[in-house]
Amino acid sequence: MGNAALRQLAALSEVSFDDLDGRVVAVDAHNWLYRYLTTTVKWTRDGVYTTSEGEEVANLVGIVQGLPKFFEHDLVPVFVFDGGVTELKDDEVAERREQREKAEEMLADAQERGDHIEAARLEARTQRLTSVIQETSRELLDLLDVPYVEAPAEGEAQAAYMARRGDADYVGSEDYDTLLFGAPLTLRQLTSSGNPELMSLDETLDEHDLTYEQLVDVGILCGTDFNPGVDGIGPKTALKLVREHGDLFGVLEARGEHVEFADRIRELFLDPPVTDEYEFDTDVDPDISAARSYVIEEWEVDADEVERGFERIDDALSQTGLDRWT
DNA sequence: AGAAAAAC
DNA sequence: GTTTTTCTT
Repeated sequence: MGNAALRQLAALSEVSFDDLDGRVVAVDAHNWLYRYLTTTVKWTRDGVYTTSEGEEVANLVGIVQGLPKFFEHDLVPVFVFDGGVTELKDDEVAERREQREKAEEMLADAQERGDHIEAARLEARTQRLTSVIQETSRELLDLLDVPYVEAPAEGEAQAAYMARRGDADYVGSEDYDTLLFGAPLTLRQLTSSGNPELMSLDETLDEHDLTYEQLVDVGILCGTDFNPGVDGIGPKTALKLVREHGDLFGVLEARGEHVEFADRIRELFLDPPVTDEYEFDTDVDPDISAARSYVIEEWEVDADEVERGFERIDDALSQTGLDRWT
């Protein structure tokens, strides 16, 4: 994907979980789930998360293992689910389908050869968010009283919108294009073991002396999820050109280049489909035993795989309960 | 996704 | 020095 270039421009700093106490983070659900899905599928045998009817619900394992981190640090997540796919993203969807097909071929090859390690690796890549995964994820979040919001289109755009309105303190995503969606503060690496990384829009703009609109133009020149970017233009050159010519169209004119649907891509970042038809309660009160039986009994997930996660959530809860009285 | 190497 | 490709996990 193209937006690795943004990483070189983004203003990043490390932050401690202690500083996030009581904060609200609008998490890009697809991004977050996908991370746990791939690791779960990669490291555990499939019997653990496959029902007797062959339904794969590795997402439930991922959620139970991933949520304790939020509870333990008193960081309230609001998961934001994607709505319909944007028309422009069709190219990317097609590309992913191609990649998936290729991966499936290689998987079949590996299985034929009896190469189980390679097969397991490839299987992670072919994983996708099925409708069962979409539904069971929401149901488990309901039981755990963890809030979530449905985005009309891009989850990232909706999350950024909520952060701009002040309904969330941060956006949670690994993707750098939350900057282009105007997220003031983004938390990265919420899934990994170390400290989170904070990405600041204002600092990024200050650092390079750009307006927000100009940053979007720089992004489009380097390439985004919605366009391939201009050949031979990376972050440094894009920055220089936009400063020189003011905006994307100035650059394109001066260079005699074209970016297909440039104005629509711009709109997608500057004014994406979002909704303010949402509400959520940050006072989270999970029904752990109901969640446990949902995962273990209803969806036949191995107890060993999730017991630890439920315990951690339980512990974190009684811990904060004590805090309130001391 | 990130690092390193190659190409420009 | 910057961008693109390739390798590795």
